[in-house]
Amino acid sequence: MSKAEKTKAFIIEKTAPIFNRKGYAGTSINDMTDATGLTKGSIYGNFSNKDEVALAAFDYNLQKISTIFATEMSQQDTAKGQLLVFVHVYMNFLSHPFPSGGCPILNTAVEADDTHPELKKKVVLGIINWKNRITNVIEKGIEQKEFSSTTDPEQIALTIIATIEGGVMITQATGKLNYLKLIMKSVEKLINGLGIEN
Amino acid sequence: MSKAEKTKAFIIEKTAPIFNRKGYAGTSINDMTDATGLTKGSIYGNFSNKDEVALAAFDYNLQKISTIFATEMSQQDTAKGQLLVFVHVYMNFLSHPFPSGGCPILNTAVEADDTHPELKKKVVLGIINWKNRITNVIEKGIEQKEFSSTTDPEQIALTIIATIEGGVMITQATGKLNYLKLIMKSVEKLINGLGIEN
DNA sequence: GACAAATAATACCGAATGGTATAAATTTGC
DNA sequence: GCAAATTTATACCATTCGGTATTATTTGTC
Repeated sequence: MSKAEKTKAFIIEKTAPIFNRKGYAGTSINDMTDATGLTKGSIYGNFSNKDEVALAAFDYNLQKISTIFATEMSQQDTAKGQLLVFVHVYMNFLSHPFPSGGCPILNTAVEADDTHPELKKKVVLGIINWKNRITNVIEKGIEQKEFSSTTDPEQIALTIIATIEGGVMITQATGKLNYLKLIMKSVEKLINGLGIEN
Repeated sequence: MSKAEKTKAFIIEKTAPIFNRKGYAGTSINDMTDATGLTKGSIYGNFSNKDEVALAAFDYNLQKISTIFATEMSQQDTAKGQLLVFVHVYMNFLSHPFPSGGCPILNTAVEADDTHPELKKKVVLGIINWKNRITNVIEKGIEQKEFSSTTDPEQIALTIIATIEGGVMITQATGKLNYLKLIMKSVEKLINGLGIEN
């Protein structure tokens, strides 16, 4: 890894939490120099503009949570177990290396949908990928008679994501961790209700 | 209503959609003069700073959706009917006078939680009030034997809000109205599952 | 260790930001 | 209808914004 590549990675690593917390419009070049200790010239030597940093920072934040879920899910062998990973991770997400500022998909979706087409594109991709991954797990569960065949995989996948994201928003705003726990209990019940016996 | 009061209301009415779409940090005084056709002097003659307009705009946006739900819920006499109002309103929210840019609670919560304490306070109040209103409906439903006594009112209330807000976020980002419909179907099922027969 | 190439720091740019003092125009009460 | 008070427009302020050209420093290579 060359010096430039290291610096580039360093800039992303240091600014990603700020973009996630303060948003794209709310983060200034000054914030970036403060966070990195570097000067404007050095940042613009590695990125052509603020947009490029913001996009890279989003990728970095998204990857961070994707890795958490991929790791946890790989340790489960049932479809139900894999779905419940989301419940358990968010139930005590403080003990996971979550990006500061909450879910980057949520944060970026809300800001970028009306203002930043490139970021929006990345967010949409993130949502669709997430949805497809859950859908695949559910379809596998149906095939293996773990889940009822009347289950609509896409509907359940979207509902799980929506409930999680809404729960994160509520908890982030109110500061009540218990709210997220209550909400995740409902997701748990939803997942348990997919069983063949229902 | 004096001239100043009228102008003040006019400014709020015209800028509220912009704050909801572009956020607090993303909305400039220039955006406000463009939207109103007024000059800076006239805006600062009626408000002491941008913050004051932003706070008033949030109140305006929140009131707008609160009115929608209050009106629709008053036409229902069962607890279940009142809860289902949320499902039906969001299922075809295009036919309701929703603030442009989506749910102000969602938008403002995500931006303000790390950046704007006053706005954040208003958002939290909005969420808590919403939660309490739903909780009251559910408690009434339990008293009247409409819902099972094993129902946890707060948990269900939080879950309904979370799922709705997450659904709005997903639909707003992806542009797929059908996603929101699928998600609201799940909320409908959740509400129907509260029945005493379960 | 000399030297070219890559990287970082400095100093600056025009434009846009939020905000204000003052002057002009308009309402208001009588 | 007119003066006083309120409301709006103009012109300006310092600061910050994103971005760039230039200079200084550090790298890697031989």
